[in-house]
Amino acid sequence: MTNKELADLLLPNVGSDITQYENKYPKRNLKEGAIVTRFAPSPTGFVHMGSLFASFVERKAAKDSDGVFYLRIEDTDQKREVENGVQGIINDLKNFDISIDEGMISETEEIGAYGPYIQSKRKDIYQTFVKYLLESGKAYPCFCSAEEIEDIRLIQEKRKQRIGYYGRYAKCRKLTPEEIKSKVEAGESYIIRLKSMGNFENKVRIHDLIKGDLEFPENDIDVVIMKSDGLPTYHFAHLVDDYLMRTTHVIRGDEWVSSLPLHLQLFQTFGFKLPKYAHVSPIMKEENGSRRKLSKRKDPEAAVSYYHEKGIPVDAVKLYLMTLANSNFEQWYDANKDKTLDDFKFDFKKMSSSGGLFDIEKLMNISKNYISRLSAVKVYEGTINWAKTYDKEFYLLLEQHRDYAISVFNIEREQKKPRKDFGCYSEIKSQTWYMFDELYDKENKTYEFQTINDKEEIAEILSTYINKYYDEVDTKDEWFNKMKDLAAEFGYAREVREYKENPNSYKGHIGDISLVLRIALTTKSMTPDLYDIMQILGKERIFKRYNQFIEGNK
RNA sequence: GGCCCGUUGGUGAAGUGGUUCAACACACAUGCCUUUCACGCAUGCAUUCAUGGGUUCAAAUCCCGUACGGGUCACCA
Repeated sequence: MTNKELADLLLPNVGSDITQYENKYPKRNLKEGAIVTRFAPSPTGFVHMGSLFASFVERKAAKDSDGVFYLRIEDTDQKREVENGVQGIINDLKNFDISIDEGMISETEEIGAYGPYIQSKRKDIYQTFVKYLLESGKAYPCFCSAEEIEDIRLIQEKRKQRIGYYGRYAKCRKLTPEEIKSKVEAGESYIIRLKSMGNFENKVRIHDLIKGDLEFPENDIDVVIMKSDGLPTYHFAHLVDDYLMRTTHVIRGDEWVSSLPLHLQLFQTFGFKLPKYAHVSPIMKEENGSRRKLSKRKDPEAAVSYYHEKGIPVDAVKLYLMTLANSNFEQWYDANKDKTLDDFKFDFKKMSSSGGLFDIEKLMNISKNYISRLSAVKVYEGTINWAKTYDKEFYLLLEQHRDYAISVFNIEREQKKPRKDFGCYSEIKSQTWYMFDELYDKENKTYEFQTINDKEEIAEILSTYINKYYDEVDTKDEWFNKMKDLAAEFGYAREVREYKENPNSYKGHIGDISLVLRIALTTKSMTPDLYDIMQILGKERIFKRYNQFIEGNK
């Protein structure tokens, strides 16, 4: 029995002509140095922070070089199937503005000339490649049961030998064609293994764009390339897909580093050019003094939807990812404030070879700075966009009072040193609620009074202010001078300095008085500029709130 | 256990033999400014680069050992 006959017995319904596919998916016609990358997740329904990071890097590397970035779905494991799992991934990428040039664009649709981009639809292609290997005697069927494999492992452990299906432990490798034939005809289930020609004593060197030069023993394990359900394993799909889709740079998580010798061997077996590899370190999380991989089960911030819910601007997240990816980005961005992320050239060499800690504080800082540079209109748009899905009440309010809300968001903004108190869109309501009567009126108010605490004195200050001093047409200077007059009238220093020089001559200083006016108006001791707030609130509301306070404390 | 990788301050890190080599940023602390807070400004925060040894006139930077951390060893990706 020849190899050809054996291959026909095992895979009767497919051909073994791999050149048809090589011709169907020719080398891409791109400019010199263009990078073709891919994001290849399992259809689990959502993107993990680590994957988002990798896909961000992939997108960036492709874009910088006028290359191609595509989305391939790796669904060769049916046990992992999740309903609408593809759509979830597409949505997450879309939410973070990571666009694809080719690949899946919905649960069933795709774009691009190198598809199908979902592995379950590529079965024939994989099997053709498997059959080709079978015919050339470089692969063989294996009938070992899970128990037999387990037994081999036990023996190897006892003998303190390497674990795996290799050398003399690869018993199915020695099966004669006749034995194979009778097993197949008896209906025994089998898988296909690579007949490894590697020698563990030999070393192979592989260059990784991030990790540098790596040295491993050659692979000598007869790994499974096709499972009993006829679908390929990850390794084999990687070979076939990345070759046929003409991927130039395989950028993936560094859990794949250790299978590099296998992948090298696979490409060599077919005589295909090895793609360049870049293994991205996982994003870590600190917990109880030790670090571990960010886990989607334990860490809410691992799910990409978390940032969407919090209302951290997409661009801020990308800025953060870029600082994680290339440590020199931060300084570059600081020195080139007018430029954007797109102007920055990504460099593999600047990527950290060990896993960095995910620092949410840093992210929030970036977000805070980012929002502070936005125009009031942009802040309005971002906030209402966020509120639309996460805070209906606020959304309606913002929709109803568009111009008013913009003027609120514009306080101490659009100036040289803008205010930085909005960390993300979800925080904005809690920082501005008192500017909206609808929210203010229903709030169960607790006033944060400090040095001046006596309700009677406060009521007196308020009524004096509205009866004697307040005038809505005052300029800021006029307004402030009146505040000083008010302070003096109640025995408080007009200037903080005066008070500091003679603390015994005064009950306090101007700051104490303005604090009273601020708190009685907003309930909060920490607010933006009081004059601006009063201007926006207007006379009617100010009087109403002060009178309410006076009445309530009689 | 085998194989591979890594270890610079609270955090992200710059720096791969010698002109301040421990930059920069976040966080933290103090002070100044200021009608509050925030902003801004100023100052402080690793005498030392996991550790032991070696090479060298000279090492965070090169070599070896040790410790610790991570990854991987599936018909999962």
